[in-house]
Amino acid sequence: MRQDLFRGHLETLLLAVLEDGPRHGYAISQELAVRSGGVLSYPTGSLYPALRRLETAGLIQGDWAGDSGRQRRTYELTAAGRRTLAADKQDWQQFTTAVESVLRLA
Amino acid sequence: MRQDLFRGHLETLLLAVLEDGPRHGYAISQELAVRSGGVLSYPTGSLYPALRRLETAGLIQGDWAGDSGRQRRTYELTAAGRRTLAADKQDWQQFTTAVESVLRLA
DNA sequence: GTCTACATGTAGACCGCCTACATAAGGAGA
DNA sequence: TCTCCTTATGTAGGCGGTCTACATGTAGAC
Repeated sequence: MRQDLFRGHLETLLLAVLEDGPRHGYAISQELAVRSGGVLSYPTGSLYPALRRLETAGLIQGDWAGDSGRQRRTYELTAAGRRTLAADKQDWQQFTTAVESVLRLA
Repeated sequence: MRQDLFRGHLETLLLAVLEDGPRHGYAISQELAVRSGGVLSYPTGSLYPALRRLETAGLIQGDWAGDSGRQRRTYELTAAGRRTLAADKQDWQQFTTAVESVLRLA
């Protein structure tokens, strides 16, 4: 399906995956695909910049986990991130309600 | 709420409003606001270019309704527009299902 | 005669995401 | 050990839909 429907929702989705606990980028990407039944898949060129934006915004905190030589940056939600996620979920409800009443699906 | 959530959905919303019958741009805009309970409102700089894109794509057909001196371009769905709208509705269901399973709302 | 609502449109810029590319380590199999 | 796939992260440049700001004109109310 059209991938561009997800525009504007990536950061919310990332926060939601991290709600279950710390994860690194690649794992987040895989979990997005699994949880969505294979519908959601973001290219790395979208994923990693988005994680950096969230970190810069103080919504997640990243840490280089140095397990052997392999580089892995593990992220976890901050308090601000949890608040933003909660607000995003409310926005989502409003959003779908509005669209579905226009589409006559509600 | 964040207006940018609606990115990528404008054209579908426009088709949905026209499903009820022909309308001109300004009326479409108002009906979007009413049907969505005031949540949805697009500036004219978004609305009119979008209508032209839909017309160029053959999904709607426009006609200058010359009622007195006032200029009004009335649009109606084409057969292709109806097909696209139906497909968009299906996409919407998939989209919300995917997002809600990630957000743990489903 | 002025103000608000009606009605449509263009120009330019913004910005989130995509495409394409770049890098490198770990593990499996030949 | 050589190769290949998976794991893992990232940058550069561009696209495109939307927004902001501006521009234009009519109809009706007060």
